Amino acid sequence: MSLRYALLAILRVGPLSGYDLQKQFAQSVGHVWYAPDSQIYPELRKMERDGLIEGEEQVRGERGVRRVYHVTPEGDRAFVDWMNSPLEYQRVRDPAHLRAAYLESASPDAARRFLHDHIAEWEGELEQWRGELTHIEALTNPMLVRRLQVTADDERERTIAFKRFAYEGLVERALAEIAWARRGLKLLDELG
Amino acid sequence: MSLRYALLAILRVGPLSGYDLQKQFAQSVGHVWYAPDSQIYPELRKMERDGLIEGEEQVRGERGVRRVYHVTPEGDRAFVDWMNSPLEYQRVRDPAHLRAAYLESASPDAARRFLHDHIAEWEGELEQWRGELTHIEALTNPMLVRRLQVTADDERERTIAFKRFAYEGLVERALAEIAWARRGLKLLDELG
DNA sequence: CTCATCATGTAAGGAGTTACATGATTGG
DNA sequence: CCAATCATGTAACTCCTTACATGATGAG
Repeated sequence: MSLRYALLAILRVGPLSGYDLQKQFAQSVGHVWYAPDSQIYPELRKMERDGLIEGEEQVRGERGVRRVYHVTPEGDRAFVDWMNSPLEYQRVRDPAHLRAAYLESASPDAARRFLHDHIAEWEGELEQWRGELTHIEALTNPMLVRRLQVTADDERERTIAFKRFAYEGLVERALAEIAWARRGLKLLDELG
Repeated sequence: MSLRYALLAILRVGPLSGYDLQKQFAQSVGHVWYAPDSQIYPELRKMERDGLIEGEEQVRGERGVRRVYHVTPEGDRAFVDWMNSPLEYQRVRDPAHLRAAYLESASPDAARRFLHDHIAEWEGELEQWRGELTHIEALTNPMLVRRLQVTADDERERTIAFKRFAYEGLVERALAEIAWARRGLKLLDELG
């Protein structure tokens, strides 16, 4: 159910079409909550049906149309309510650590490949999250800038501080995963 | 698709009924891959249909029956193939960091509660994982002991080493999450 | 005899994945 | 005029969740 709140988080800054939303999404919340367009468009329709957002058809060129969505007061309330309610944690389902626990069943080569892939995977995430962190600190993230424009002065510091806090946590996690996999490679060397 | 490999990992040690499997599961692989019985029983049926395991009906008392499953050679091969193939990573979907990034929209109280809950959540996991780690090192984990009984001497060290490696990683992750949330609480204090 | 535990599920629904489908507009 | 990108989806499928359902056996 977090997808709709991720979408609301973006739409609360200002109205967007599904297409623009999806682009913004990929460059902001998408770093913590992935969603493909095939999920975003239907979810927007559902949210409209539930009264959280409203879409207006806009003409574009001769025959083109696009739906521009804005958050309704109910949608705004729903977002704040969600923010103030306890978070539902997902059950652990960790394929990498599952595999790591049985790595003796893999060939030494495959074990090595697995750990290298793990490093590559998290280095990819790390790059994303570090990039975001840089944009947050330099105020060059377009979403954040738009957001700060609609934020009262005394709230700006908080807004930035929490974003930095969130992404710092992600960066640390990526670094920890990489360090862990490197230790695994060392372990493989030791075990021969 | 990892569930079936998690189940195979346990069944490879020796035949088990769905019920026993489910119990063992909760105390071993369940720490990295959660699955309720309502998912385990049907998955076992599917795995049987796919020829990875075979179930034998055993009588129990007067009218009671239970199906005891064992891994077929195909099942064994499937497990090893999976272990040797690249792991499919799931897309990031992290409700906690999503919320953290927008914590300025929560009331200060709710923000505090969120971080306290986060700490409690990960302390719960930490306890589980640390417990497992202790059982691994003291060789008091029943699954591991049974596993070592069917493992060649020269493979025992590897078997234990990888389990320790996996759970150490999980413990570190839990500690990092807790440390992160504590820093969040400090940040809240500073922001007033 | 009764309660804990053994034993095995089904049913309905939500969330997410992958692949496919279609057409409009704008810049070069 | 042609390619990039704008724009919005559907369809089929798997996986997971939640809640419910049912009955047998063994220990005290």
